[in-house]
Amino acid sequence: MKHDIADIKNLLNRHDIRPTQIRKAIAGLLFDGLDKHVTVDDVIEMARGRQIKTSVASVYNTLNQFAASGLLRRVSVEQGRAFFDTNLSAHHHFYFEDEERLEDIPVDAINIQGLPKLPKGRRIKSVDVTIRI
Amino acid sequence: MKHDIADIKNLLNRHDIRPTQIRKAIAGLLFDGLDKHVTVDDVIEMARGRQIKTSVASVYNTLNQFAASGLLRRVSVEQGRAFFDTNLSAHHHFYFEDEERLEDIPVDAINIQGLPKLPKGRRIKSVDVTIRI
DNA sequence: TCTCAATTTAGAATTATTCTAAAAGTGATT
DNA sequence: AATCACTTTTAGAATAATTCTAAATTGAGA
Ligand SMILES: [Mn+2]
Ligand SMILES: [Mn+2]
Ligand SMILES: [Zn+2]
Ligand SMILES: [Zn+2]
Repeated sequence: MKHDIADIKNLLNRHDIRPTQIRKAIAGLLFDGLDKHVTVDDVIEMARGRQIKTSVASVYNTLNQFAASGLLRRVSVEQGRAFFDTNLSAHHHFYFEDEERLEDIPVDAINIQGLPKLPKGRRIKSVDVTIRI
Repeated sequence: MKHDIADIKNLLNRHDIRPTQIRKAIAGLLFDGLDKHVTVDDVIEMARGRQIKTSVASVYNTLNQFAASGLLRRVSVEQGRAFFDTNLSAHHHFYFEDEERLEDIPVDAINIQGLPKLPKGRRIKSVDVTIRI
């Protein structure tokens, strides 16, 4: 639980993100120690709920910056909306299709024994296992 | 290679899809025996290239119908566009991020040893492994 | 406090997709 | 072949997620 403002500022500084108002506010919503999978709309609603005044464009800007800086992981599990994942450690996902919701699967709950040889000149950026249920 | 028109009509009939003009035309483009991952735009371009006159809406309709009938598998690997996969057998994917392109990985090239226990009342719809490279 | 680049914002623009409703096609029946 | 009921196709409008633009605001350092 990194709840205090000092920790949030520190987190942003460590990632070379200037700790501005809405960045601190959104970081405070997201990085409370609990793993989350949020959409842009989720964040807008969370911000409204806590009287944080911001704009749609700023939420997009901020989530995209956080993802680019490695504070969030973007998860593409369906064509429409993007999910942003606060859990940065290696893990996999259940996707509840009817609820349009992700849930983490610990990395050691799935044992991948062998990986295929890669095309020439390529390196693995990620190995994502999605179990649709 | 199921190239002749009789086979295409047969395929559509077996899946309870009326073999109309554009359905036969699009099926002819897609089901030539080679595995493909196509976007709607790909199909529109392919159709243009073979002088098949159709509309954007019809390509969407047809690909969605084919996917609903089990003739195609929809693959969601990034937020923007959907891919439609003509390979219906169990397999996984390399995703070439810079080229925005999918490539099949044979199912037995990845050995998944254990799966986590499912949430109550849920059944697995699919297990998708995507290796981003 | 002043300055100026970075940030935030409202609204326009873009992109993928779906919807609407009218025209065209299909298959069965006379 | 003509009719009929229904399905499909289509152009264009509508929707939804996201990005862009350009102007206003902020804030870190001088
Ligand atoms: Mn939501
Ligand atoms: Mn393409
Ligand atoms: Zn996760
Ligand atoms: Zn495939």
